[in-house]
Amino acid sequence: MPELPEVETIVRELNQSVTGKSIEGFQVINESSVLISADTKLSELEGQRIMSVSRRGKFICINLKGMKVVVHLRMTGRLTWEVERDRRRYVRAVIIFSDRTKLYFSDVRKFGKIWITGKNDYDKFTGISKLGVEPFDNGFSAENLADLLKGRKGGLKAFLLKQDIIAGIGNIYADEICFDCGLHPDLRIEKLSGKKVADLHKSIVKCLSLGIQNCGASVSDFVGINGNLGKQQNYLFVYGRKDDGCYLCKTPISKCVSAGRGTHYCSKCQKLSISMT
DNA sequence: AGTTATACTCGGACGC
DNA sequence: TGCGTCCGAGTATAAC
Repeated sequence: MPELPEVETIVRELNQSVTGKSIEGFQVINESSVLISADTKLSELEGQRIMSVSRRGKFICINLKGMKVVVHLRMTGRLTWEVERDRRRYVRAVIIFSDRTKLYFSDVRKFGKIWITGKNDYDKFTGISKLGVEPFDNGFSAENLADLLKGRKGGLKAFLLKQDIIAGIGNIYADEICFDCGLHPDLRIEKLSGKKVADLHKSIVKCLSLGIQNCGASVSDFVGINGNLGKQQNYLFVYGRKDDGCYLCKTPISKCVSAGRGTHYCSKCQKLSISMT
């Protein structure tokens, strides 16, 4: 499941290989996978040169002059230069470049989306305007996190997954962040002390940074644009490790449902209550 | 207003 | 072999 580190990996790869190319055509294979805003047309993509590729939360933004192509991979989406034979039937759209190379958008579940937008209304049309703070923005400090938590209630994992508060965290990294700061996913956020908020902030930045350093976690469908696997799946402490021993205390990792999602945690290392120390 | 629950997208995996 | 049911990430919407 592509989350911030996986999307960042793809964006970096795209920036290296796709910037400067010109679009010759855009092929829609599955109608529901491609959304075109009212202020533009598919044909306006023709001849457009790619200025840069950027990321906002889990969105990939291919920046053109006066237009943007925005991609969200959701669960099973991929953006790749080539598609293996048994995946070809899941190709939903193709960007064709003037140098004859093609970038394929494939997606088994059809949850992923590509938005073709004018520059002015792209953030509303895609939903990017509703996103919260970027974890790697200078503005995202422990104090900032404390402000975001202020007045809110609910479970910690549910909070971490809210894209309109902090953008980019998904199921894998939410579990890893909770483990890293020793907090239970169902811990009520209104009980977090100042020190624990600082710990949580540190864990968010640390876990996402590690994911980026290791080029993402290839746990289900994620691959880079050349089909390369990430490495972060080899360094996960709890996600996908149900019944395996905790690396810190050897207790079997538990699995429950938190915030409606399959959730992994160590019942010994992650506390549901906070001691006053 | 903010939180929680449910529905929705879709096709693969699983069980009978 | 076939069919029905469940599952999942993220989001939208409804309900509380």
